[in-house]
Amino acid sequence: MRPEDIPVVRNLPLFSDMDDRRFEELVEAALLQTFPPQVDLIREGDPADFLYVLVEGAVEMYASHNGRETTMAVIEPTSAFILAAVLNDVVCLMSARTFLPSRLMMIPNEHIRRCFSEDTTFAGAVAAELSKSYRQLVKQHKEIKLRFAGERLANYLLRQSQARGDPTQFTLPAGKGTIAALLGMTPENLSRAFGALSAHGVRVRGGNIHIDDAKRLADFAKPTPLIDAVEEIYERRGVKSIGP
Amino acid sequence: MRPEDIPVVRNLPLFSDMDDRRFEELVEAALLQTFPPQVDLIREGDPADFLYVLVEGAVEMYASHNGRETTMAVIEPTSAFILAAVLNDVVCLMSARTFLPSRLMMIPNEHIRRCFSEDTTFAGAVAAELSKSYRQLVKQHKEIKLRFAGERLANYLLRQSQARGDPTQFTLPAGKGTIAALLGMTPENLSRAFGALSAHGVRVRGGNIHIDDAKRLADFAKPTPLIDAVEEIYERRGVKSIGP
DNA sequence: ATTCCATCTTGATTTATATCAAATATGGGG
DNA sequence: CCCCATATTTGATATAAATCAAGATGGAAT
Repeated sequence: MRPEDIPVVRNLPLFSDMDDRRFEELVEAALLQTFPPQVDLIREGDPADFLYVLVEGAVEMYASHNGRETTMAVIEPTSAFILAAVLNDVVCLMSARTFLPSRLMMIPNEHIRRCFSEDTTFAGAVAAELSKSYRQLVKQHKEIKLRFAGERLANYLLRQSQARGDPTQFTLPAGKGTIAALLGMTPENLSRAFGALSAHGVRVRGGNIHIDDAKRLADFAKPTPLIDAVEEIYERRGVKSIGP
Repeated sequence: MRPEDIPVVRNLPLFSDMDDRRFEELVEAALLQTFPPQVDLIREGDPADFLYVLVEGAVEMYASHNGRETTMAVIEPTSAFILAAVLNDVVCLMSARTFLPSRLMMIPNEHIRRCFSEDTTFAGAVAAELSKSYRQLVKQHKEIKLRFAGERLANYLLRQSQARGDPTQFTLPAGKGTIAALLGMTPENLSRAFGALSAHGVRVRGGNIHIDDAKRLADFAKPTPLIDAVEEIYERRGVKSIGP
């Protein structure tokens, strides 16, 4: 395991408040593995044997049913996934595969669950992480039910341009096929949607997106914080005392 | 506040392991209110001032954007809602309205958050509840992305027939317009989808559904536990000790 | 460079679903 | 019990999106 990876994982909100001893134990028990692209890490329906932490690379969460397949999320460093399944010790609802060469820390199920039941601080951090993920997913669900494909793309581009440094320029975090599935459309449709957005100042070359004028794009996209805001992790602070 | 309501709330997994003193305090601080149908309890974007527990009646969670509106969930007794928003002390992502005369316990934000930070047991129960809700929503999201409208309805009927006592007969928990929005379709389309399901042994009279043969319907619906299983709440037990 | 393969694009068409417009039920007050 | 308002159904049509079928593009390996 690369020693320089440890502090990065340590600094995740999930682990940052945990005491050193306990974190050491987790690291001790964990595997650090490197995978090439296109490796299946998890298959939906399998038991959640590990909590995964993506340290480097990129992972796609996806789901299949009846011959159809869709992307549920694109995960980038540094973040944990399948926490809910691990915690409840149940089967995964989503599959996961690398789509870049990736380095992952894999912490065995029992260790996570033991920490959760023994360590108050960790339990709190878990709740914070879960509520973040939950609200993230509420937004995704609202988006797919309330917006058309073209609007979803436009807002996705605005969110990405915010999340990455430069608001005028960025690179898609995955291939267009994956992005299409993430946004609930076919690749053909994504292509056409990009075409339509050129009328709103979006220029595409390969995976590179240029936005002439975010305001103009927003006029079309109509973003709202109730769908598009990034969920901040809840910092567990004291609550002001109640009553007189 | 009706004294007979208290034990019901007490028995929710969220509160059942909490110690008596603390629960008393929550009850003390809580409001118990009765509302007629069609009352807006929460508007998305508003701060989450209370954790709501539905004791009797029925509540619709919904979301609006750009003149469109959709149903996110139909809540029945006894269950809590907007936990994630309360915990993080942020705005609600969904609106809520009664659609039956309803009795609700409303526990002030600060009390919930104080319990969460002071009471390990409660923090654990919160995490369990959140992971349940999260996985529930993952399933909803998979369903809408991977199934057609008719399949969604068929599987919804199968789930309902399981959840309610009689597998051959049950009543819809809400009007068809609401069910349609919940399943991501228009009322017109729901009507036609019901029509199509008559070929698979589904008989409808008003809100009353009769399923001739669940197996036959399942042949069409192709249910899978990875979308259709009901999430059980995680019972927080000890984890077997690790290593030699 | 050139080939090969995968990805992406474009156009034609089909399918799923929404919308519009009536007609028909349904159910709760008067 | 009747009437009204609302919900649901049905039919006709429009729109969004998927599918099918070629092409074009762009890398990576040779």
